[in-house]
Amino acid sequence: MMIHQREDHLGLSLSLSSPAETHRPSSSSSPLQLNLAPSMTSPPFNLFHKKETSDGFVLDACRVETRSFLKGIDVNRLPATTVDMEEEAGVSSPNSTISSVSGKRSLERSENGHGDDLLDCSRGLINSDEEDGDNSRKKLRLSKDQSAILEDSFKEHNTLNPKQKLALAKRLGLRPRQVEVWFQNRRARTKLKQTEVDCEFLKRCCENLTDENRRLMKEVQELRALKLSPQFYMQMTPPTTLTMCPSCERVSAPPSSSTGPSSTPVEAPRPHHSGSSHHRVPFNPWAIAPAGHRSFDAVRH
DNA sequence: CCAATTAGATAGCTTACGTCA
DNA sequence: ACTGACGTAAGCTATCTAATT
Repeated sequence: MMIHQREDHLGLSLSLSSPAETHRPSSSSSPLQLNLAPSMTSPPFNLFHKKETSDGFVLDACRVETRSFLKGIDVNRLPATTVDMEEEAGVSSPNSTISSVSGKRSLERSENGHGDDLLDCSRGLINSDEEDGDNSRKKLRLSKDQSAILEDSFKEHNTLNPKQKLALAKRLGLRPRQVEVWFQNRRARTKLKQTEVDCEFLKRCCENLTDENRRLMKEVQELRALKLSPQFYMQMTPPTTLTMCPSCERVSAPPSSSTGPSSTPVEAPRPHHSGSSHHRVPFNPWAIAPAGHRSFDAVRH
């Protein structure tokens, strides 16, 4: 019964694509398919984007629901008279009534929906604990409704002005300070999640670049080996079979050449000049002086 | 308000133990 | 008496998150 997944908690998904693939987002075969939609629609490192899917919120609410709040029992609800009396209590969480139930999973696990009585029992005990003046920090759990309302509010604006804070606190039956803290923590969670997403994105980018670099290095190595290989000279078509147009400097094989290395001309034998309008001069692709740039370019084409 | 941290709550897993066929 | 399947409870760990500093 694993309801939540850490990755989905904030409703963020990853969508990565290499630069070469950005023009075809529909490609599903790419190994780099993370769905980074939220951050990609905003500046790359905008940590406080608000574009979150509702899934995360639903999950969150479900988890809260399955964890501790059963059958609509709102253990955090303040008595009406204590709302807005923010600073009076010395206890950090006067609303909490289910603390110290931890470790007693028998109450929660075996019930399968029939354990409310037991929970209520334990709550009664805990309430009496609180009345003992226990100073230990108690922690409330927000109810499903409270969480949903807070999430909705966060979706609209991830910060609160004092007026909004008060209104929300009143609506939720929480102290304004609790609402404030919730928003702070919520922002922190969003930021953390976005950081994770960004980190993953950069990691993938780095991997891509490393692969690309490795590939290019290998290619360079092969080309160098090719250039230095005497055998290659032997297999090469005699330089005289390659011709270059002096005007456009394009190289092509004579029309008669057929197979073998010479059949793969340095440049595709596409007609660049009409018939005999250009002169052909012998061309040795390996005798290019300045760094052989031309030959590399030619080979590549 | 943010960042870092603390600590309570809870889910999942493992293990030991008892019961029963 | 022994064995394997099954259920239960307790301990432990990881994670989430309210609250504090």
